[in-house]
Amino acid sequence: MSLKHAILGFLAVSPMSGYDLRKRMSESVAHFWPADQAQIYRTLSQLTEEKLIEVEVIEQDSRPNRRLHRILQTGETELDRWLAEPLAYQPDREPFLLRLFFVGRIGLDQSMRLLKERAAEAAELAEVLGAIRGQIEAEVPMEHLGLEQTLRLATLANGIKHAEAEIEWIDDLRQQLKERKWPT
Amino acid sequence: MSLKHAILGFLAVSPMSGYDLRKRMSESVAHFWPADQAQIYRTLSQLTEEKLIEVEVIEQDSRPNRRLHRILQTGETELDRWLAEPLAYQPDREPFLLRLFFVGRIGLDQSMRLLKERAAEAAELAEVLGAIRGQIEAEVPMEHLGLEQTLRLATLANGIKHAEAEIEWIDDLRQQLKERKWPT
DNA sequence: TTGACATATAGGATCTGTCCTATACAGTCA
DNA sequence: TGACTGTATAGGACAGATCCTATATGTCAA
Repeated sequence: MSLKHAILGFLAVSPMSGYDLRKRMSESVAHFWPADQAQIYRTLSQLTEEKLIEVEVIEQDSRPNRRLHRILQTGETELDRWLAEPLAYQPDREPFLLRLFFVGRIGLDQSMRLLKERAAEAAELAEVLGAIRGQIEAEVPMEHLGLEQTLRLATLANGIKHAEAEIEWIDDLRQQLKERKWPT
Repeated sequence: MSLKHAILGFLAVSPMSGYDLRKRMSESVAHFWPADQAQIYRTLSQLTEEKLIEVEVIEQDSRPNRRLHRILQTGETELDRWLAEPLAYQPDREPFLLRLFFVGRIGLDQSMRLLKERAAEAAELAEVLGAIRGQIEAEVPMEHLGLEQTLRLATLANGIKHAEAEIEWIDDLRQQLKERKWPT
């Protein structure tokens, strides 16, 4: 479970409510770590039970009370332990590749369509991530970024790089498919 | 649940036992769709209940009976429906990026180490996949491949492409980190 | 004024998948 | 002889995540 550590990581930057956390995550790590709202709250409860974080209840009249979560020393220790721990490589599930593996059975046209759609999605993703990166770079000049900011920005670059790789791979493949004629 | 469809896809090629299936999958789609043995058997039972596949029990003396699973018309229909269905893009979880996002807090050296290890893993993956591709290409000349074989080979190429992209991205990032001096 | 959106939390059901274990025997290698 | 690998299946416990729902109210725009 890495959501646990993601949360510790965010709370190490500043104390937050579950709501804040959700927003922050969807703005920064959502493209490689989508987080379910219910899961965030559940994990916060769990972390509190494990005494890795603590909660300060801030009374509010008009809304449910704000529960401000703050990381404890034990939590920081656990976070740092996790960061230094060896990371086992595990392949992730790619529904698209699974489909590509079998899509030949419904014909060349459908296969081409699948590839085209995928390329369009990758292009859109690259654009969205590129826009975010552009915005950040415009706001803060690269030379002023600290190590942490640089690495965070790098996760964006990673997404862009892979999106571009996907597009190139699709272009090659489509070219290859076009150049040949198969018996339908 | 795509394991269901992966299984239908394999059974559409030829009838198999759970054991065969497991072997086939680990030889072909494991790098983008790892499958747990227990899960395969459970899914086979489920597919049988749903009348998408049928089972023929082949008696064996020395071993548990072989349960040969065969796809039914309904199963092929479902498979083709799934293949043609629009594929929603969903980001997959990347534990490595999550770690990179936070690793700055334990220092430059540890961050570099994480990147180095990742690059080594990507290089190894590229090599393994490349070897498999090389072997296939040596056995069957490209010109003789049908559409389905070409697409299957393309899933390998996809893995290689992304591994290479990962390596390039890491090289860039490490260069960037080296050129700057941060206050530790 | 009606509906959408933001703030804020949380329970229930369910789904997928992982890990561990158990069973059973044949062949092979040291 | 004993340990390991291959063939073959399957149950139990559990983790992690998703989906849906419920609650409550303020603000802002159409």
